[in-house]
Formats: sequence, structure tokens, C-alpha cells
Amino acid sequence: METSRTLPKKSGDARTKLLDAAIEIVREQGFSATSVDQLCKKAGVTKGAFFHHFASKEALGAAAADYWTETSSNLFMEADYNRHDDPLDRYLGYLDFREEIATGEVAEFTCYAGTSLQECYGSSDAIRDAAYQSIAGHSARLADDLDQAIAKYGAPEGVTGLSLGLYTQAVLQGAFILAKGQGDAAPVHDAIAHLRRYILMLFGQAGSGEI
Amino acid sequence: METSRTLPKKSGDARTKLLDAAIEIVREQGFSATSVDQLCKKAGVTKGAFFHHFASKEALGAAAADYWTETSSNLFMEADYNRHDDPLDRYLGYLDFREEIATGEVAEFTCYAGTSLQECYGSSDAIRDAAYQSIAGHSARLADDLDQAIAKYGAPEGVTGLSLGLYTQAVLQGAFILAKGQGDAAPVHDAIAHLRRYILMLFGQAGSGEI
DNA sequence: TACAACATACCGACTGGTTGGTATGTTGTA
DNA sequence: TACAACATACCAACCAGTCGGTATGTTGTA
Repeated sequence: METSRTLPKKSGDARTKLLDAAIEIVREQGFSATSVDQLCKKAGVTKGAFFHHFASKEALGAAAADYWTETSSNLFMEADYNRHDDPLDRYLGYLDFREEIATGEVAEFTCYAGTSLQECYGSSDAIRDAAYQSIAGHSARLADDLDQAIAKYGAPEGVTGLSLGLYTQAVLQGAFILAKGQGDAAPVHDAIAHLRRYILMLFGQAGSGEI
Repeated sequence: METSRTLPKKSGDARTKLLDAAIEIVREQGFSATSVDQLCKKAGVTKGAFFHHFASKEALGAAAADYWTETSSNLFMEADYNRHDDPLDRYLGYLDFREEIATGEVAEFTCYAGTSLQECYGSSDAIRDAAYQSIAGHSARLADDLDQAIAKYGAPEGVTGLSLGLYTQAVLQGAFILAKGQGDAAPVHDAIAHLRRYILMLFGQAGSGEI
């Protein structure tokens, strides 16, 4: 698989360690509440390294959103559910996979993009845009399978793959908020169960059924 | 980091003005990115007044969540859709009402509780708890109508009023995040359309139909 | 009614710690 | 030698929170 295309990406250890630290800390306590010093300490680098790689704290926040896009994109692309022949089975497999990875500490399975988009809307255009790009891009890939499913099985008027893809993300993002309130993953499983039921009803229990 | 809140509630002008200011600013730029001075300026009060009414910035954040619970609770309780005899019609009327109020500037229709729960999970127990209380309480009231609808029309096994109430909130909260990314209310309307379709399918097109 | 004792609401200059950011090294390596 | 990748020391701005006040009730009691 190829690597860098647009972003600098190629860089030493410190940059990646800072991005990992950002994703970990920001998901837990938010972007503004996280200081540059804290990020450096977590990453095990100095402030000099931080500002060598990032022009500002805000730039780190936006770069972390791109990094999140890249790493989560890899995670989902390499998952087994993509091997299903049927597009609806691929989508349902995606939901199963999301349930599978929603375990353990809440901050470990919630979404960096959703968290920072929510928080930084209005305080940072760069972060907001990069975060939305992440979610919109993810939706678009889902939309692809969903469009194929619609073509194959039909769907009510007005239902498009993109609209369902975005709805899927909305459900997940909202469920993450509930999970943060409750302190565990249960709301995510509940929400996915409803979403799955909706999809199955929409497509009339279609698909091969095996997962 | 703990803060005792006993809700003195009854209080002069400055307190309410600060709570209103908090809800307005925090929804736009987040809690941490908002300074006490900024809040005071917006509310037209001094710092002395701020710390007379609130023990800390965090206490203001938690009190604002309670205030949000109270004001939004009034808004929904007084809305017309509650007058429907049929519980399913009340729920569907709620969805229509949420669509109605989702217009104009994004920060004006998004949820203070969802925003601060997302951001402050991990950085403030007091705010997180008060914010979740707000969402959970709102879900519980929806759950009441939904349980009645289930009793009247039936529903698949495992579907409870509370589970559907929480799912409804998840969909809305997630849609607000997408709205923040896109910059307008469209994702909220799209998400509600899917949710409404799900509910109608679940209950087999039941209900009187008129809104 | 009169007045002391106390409570509440608010003011704004001030403080000390924290923050994002900079300026100036040092070091490994091509 | 040149340059990228760091490290160290430092700074000015900003931050939440404090403190000594004032003004305006409220209450108990003689």
C-alpha cells in the first residue's frame, strides 16, 4: 500500500507520538482543556519538538483529525466484513464491527473527529473542517455500499446511500455522547441494534443473512 | 475536582444573565475556550458578581446544565403536540416540533447538554453528570409516551420505551454534530426523517395519522 | 417605631500560576 | 558543512480566582 500523497505525513517519531497523544487525551478531556505541556509529557517529547512539527496548538488539532481519518480508514478497510459479496451484508458487517470495537474505556472507542467537531465549532475553523472531513469521508464510503444495496433491493423514495451513511454516523456519534454520560458502551450497542433493525426493515429482511 | 450544587435558583438578575450567556457562548465555542471575563462581558455583569453567584467556573458550567434542563423542559412541556390523545401521535409531534425549531444559526438550536457532556467528560465530573442528567431526563419523558405506544400497538421483542427514547436523543445529538460540520440544519431534518420512518415501520403505520 | 445586627448583591483592582509560543542552543547524519 | 530533528530556557499575555469594599435589604427585639 502506498503512503504519503498530500500531507507531509513522513516524519520522525515525535510527530506521530504527539498525534497519538492528542487523540488519546483530547477524546478524554477535550481540546481546549488539554495543554501543550500535557501533550508533550504524554508523548515523551519536549516543547521544542512540538513547535518544530506544528505551527500552533490549533495546527496539531487539525493534523490529528487528518491522522484520525487515516488510521481509522485503515482499520475499517482492512476489516473482514468487506469481503462479503452482498453490499447489504457489508453494511451490516460494518455495524457488527462497530459493536465489536465498542468495549472497554469509553474514551478508547469514541470518535476524535466527533468530539473536536462538537467542541471546536466556533473556536477553530481549521479543526472543525478537518474533523467534518473525517466524518463526511467515512459516511461517503458507507454510502457506496448502501447505494449498491438500494440498487439491488430497492428502497423507499428519498432514501439515498449518502443520506443513510450520514444517518449511520449521526447515530454512532450520538451514541458516543450517551456512552460518555453513562460511562460505558451499552448505549452504543443499543443504538446500533435500533439502527440495524431500521436497515433490515428498510430493505425488507433482504441480504444473504449470514455474517 | 468537586463542586457542591444545591440549586439556590431563586436569585437576582446577574445569575440568570450569566446562565443565559453561558448557554449561548458555550454552545458556540465550547466551555474551556470560554473565559470568565468573556462570560461576564456578555452578561453585562462584573467578575465580582460572577464569583458571588458561582463558586467556580466549573460550578457555572454545571448550573447552566441544570438551567438548560429547566428551560428546555418548559419549552417541550408547553408545546402543542402534547395535546394529542394518541401516544404515538405525541411522539411523532415531538419529532415535528424538533424539526420546526431546528432553523437559523446552528449554535442556536444545538444542545448545551450534549456539547458540554461531550467536551467535559473527563475534565469535569460535575458538568458531565449535570449534562447527562439533562439528556437522560428528557429521554425518560419521551419513554413514557413510547411505552404507551408499545402497549397500544405492540413492538418487536426487546424494544422498550426507554431504549427508543435514548435512541431518539442519540439521533438528535449526532445530527447536531453533523449540522455543526455542515453549517446548517439540513442534517437534523434528514436524520429526523429516517428516525420517523423507523418509528412508523416499528409500529406498523399505526396511530391516527393527523398531526 | 427605631435601631442594631446581619445578610445579600454586587464592584473592580489585583495576584500568582499557567498558557501558547519564541529564541537559541545541541546533536546526529548525509 | 548543512540541515533536520530535537532540547532548554524563557517570556508576555491571559487566566481563574481573591479580597477589601459599598449599597441595599431583612430581621429580631425592646
